[in-house]
Amino acid sequence: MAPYDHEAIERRWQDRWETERTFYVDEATDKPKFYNLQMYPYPSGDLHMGHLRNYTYTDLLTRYRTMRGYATMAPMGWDSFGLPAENAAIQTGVHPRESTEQRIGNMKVQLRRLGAVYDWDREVAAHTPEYYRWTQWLFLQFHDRGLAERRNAPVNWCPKDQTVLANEQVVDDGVCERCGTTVVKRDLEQWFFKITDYADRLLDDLEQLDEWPERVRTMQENWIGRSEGASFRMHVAGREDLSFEVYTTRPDTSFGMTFAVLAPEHPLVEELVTGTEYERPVLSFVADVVRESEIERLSVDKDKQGMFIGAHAVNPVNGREIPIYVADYVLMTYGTGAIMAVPGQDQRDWDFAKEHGLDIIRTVEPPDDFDGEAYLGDGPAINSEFLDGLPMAEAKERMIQWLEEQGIGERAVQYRLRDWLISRQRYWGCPIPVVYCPDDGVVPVPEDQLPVRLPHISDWRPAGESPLATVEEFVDTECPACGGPARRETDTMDTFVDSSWYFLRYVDAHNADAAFDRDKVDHWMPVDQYIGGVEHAILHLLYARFFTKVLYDMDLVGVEEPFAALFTQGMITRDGAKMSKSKGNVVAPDPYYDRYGADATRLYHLFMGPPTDDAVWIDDGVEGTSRFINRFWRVALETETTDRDETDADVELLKTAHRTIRKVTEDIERFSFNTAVAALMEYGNELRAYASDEPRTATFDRAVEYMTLMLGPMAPHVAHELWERTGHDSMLAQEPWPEWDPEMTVRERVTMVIQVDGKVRDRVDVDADITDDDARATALASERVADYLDGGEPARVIVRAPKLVNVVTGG
RNA sequence: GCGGGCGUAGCCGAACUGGCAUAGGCGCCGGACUUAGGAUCCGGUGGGUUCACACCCGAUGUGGGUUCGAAUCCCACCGCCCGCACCA
Repeated sequence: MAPYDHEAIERRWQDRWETERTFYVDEATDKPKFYNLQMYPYPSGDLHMGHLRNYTYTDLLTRYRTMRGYATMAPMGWDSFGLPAENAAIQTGVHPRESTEQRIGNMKVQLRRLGAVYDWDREVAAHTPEYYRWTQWLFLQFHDRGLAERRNAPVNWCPKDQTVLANEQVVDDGVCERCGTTVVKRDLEQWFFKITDYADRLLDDLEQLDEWPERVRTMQENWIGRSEGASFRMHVAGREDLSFEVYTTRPDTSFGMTFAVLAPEHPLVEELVTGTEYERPVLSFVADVVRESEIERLSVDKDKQGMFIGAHAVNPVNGREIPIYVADYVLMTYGTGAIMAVPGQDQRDWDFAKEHGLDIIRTVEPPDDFDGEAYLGDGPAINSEFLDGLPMAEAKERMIQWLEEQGIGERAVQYRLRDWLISRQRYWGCPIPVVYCPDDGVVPVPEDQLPVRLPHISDWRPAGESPLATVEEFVDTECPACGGPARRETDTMDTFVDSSWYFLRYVDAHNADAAFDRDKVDHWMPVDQYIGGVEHAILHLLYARFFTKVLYDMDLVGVEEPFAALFTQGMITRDGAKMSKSKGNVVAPDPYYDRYGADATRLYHLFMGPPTDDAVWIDDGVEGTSRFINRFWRVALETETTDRDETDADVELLKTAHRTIRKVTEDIERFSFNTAVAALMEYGNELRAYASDEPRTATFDRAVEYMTLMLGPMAPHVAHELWERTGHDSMLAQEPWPEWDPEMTVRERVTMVIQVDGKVRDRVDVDADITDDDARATALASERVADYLDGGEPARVIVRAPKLVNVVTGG
């Protein structure tokens, strides 16, 4: 018998799949399509075990769907723009393009060694002009539709390095990751995508995504953060010309308003204090708060700081005059930047009221046993004139109506979601295709001038502005409108823009005339299965959904949701932390490939635990899956087939095979790969037990075939090899995934459990179709039951034929 | 604070609809084959009684409840993880 030489076998099959283009999908087939997508990776260099889990799952599905007769498209590409390559360049002097392309080459080799197969004809890389040309084109489409907008916004600024920092570069307590200086906010003109225009649709359509994890949908829901209430205008007492708008989710509590609070950045603050005795202290306070880092400012534990600004506002519901404060706990970026404060029903207002000796009026009756401070629960309205006695929801409705009738305010909706700031003051990204002209202002680059190429530079050290700003031949250009001298935009786009549409490029990866062809999009979209890490549950998935909706509105794609089904796999941890290069706890796959082979390594990734859960890497785990493969190799090849008559053992073996096929198929369909592998191991044990005491028959050969096929998606090299060695043609011809025969999965005899008072006292072998009466009689006939009854009559007998009978003594 | 999840052997885990708890694997122990084994194979692996067959008992974070019957459902508590977090 040939020994199992995993190294030679794996190399041979990897060569064949590539040269025969086995998994390059044929579009001109009448097979149903299956778009199997994994989140395209950032080319970080070497793959480690933490990455392999994802690739193993995706590859399993590619192969499984192919075996099930689908035209399966499994593309691969690279999220190849981004900060790490640029930071490495700053340190090593190697150009990001060079290091990135080298890493891509490296990762392709490693994917191949895992036996992961893709349709490489569709490969895309975000940093290539062929790709980012269309990223730029999409930017222009967004711009045309008013969805890309230039606004002033604060950026993270390191005063020491004189540079803008990305959020990821602001670490711990708001300090620069390089020099440790406290980061400050600085205003810059920057580009935004108006994702908030789509907030409602992004929220509402989550409901359709019933093949997404509940958890991810909830996270997106919270992130969008829709809240409903009312907004109304409040006048400054004695100043008919001055007023401000407030937003509240609890208009029903308006009679409990005892003060109002403006955000420090609120324009009215300066206006109200100018020329008064409050001017100096208030403006000094405001300056202090604004200088604080965002992290400090938004810290919940911090005491609320604020002060009276010397003016009063009129509560429109009862005409009462209340003091106006400025305080750090009110944010200019949410709602209107001003609130009505109702300490009786809001804990933050309560804390502030206590601190400053302000009145507290309850407008909802708390329950008798309530001993907290602000009461947020439901209850009858009190101290609220026409609302008194109404429960919260009704009072809220009534007050909104009243505000609208009086023309004071209106129903209002607010979102936590903010517009997407896409400008990055960085080199290694997609240039924003815009020109600034002294005469024509902001001028988009015409489509026929795309791509705006990223110039090759050799000095990308940050120097107070985007590195591109130092490249004169890039910056100095002509205005596309008037032909006069103009300057190019020197910021690049957030890499999340690149990844918001790559799955559309895959369907038509080499189109030089369009981002993608509508017919091809219609053919392949939506993605049937998307697989990736849960760390992308919010941003990437939300942005990709947003893009798809915009493109749908532009009639460029025919679906509103890009990903029909989503699977998020857990992380691999080691020493209590996520496996990652920066944590220094990575395990390289190569020694495992060398010693056990890719198949055993893959099987262990599938087996180590529920795919959604985090899993601890255990070095010895691969031992088990390696033994399993070795044993099956021997069982499959070791003996000659005889033409002995079939026996009961053969029938039983075949039935076990069919039950295993059912279990493995169902487990794969529900992403329970660990139990699918366990079922195969169990089945392997059965095969060995059989082979050790029976000469093999045609039935046994069939049983081996089933195992080989089921291993096809999981341990593909050894499966293909055995398939060939046992005298078959290509494993992927036709639709080779085995079907189970329902009749063969039926058990004729089963073990019936007999309990006395809920404890198992006996087990009997019975016909699977035993009647309740017979089951009851069988149980009562048991000697063991008789012992426990001790001559008495059972009080009750519960029969669940054929599995169980429970005899209740009642004693 | 709000939202979501989890807790089963020495370890990873299985148990789908309330019905034999602990499948499968790792590790460990013993044995076989061997010059040798970190290869392979066989057996064992909660506790107790027993030469053995077998029998008994305990156990799913803790306490209570529902039920003939609970890892599973309900209540309270303890512990851990994830997301959001002064969002009005």
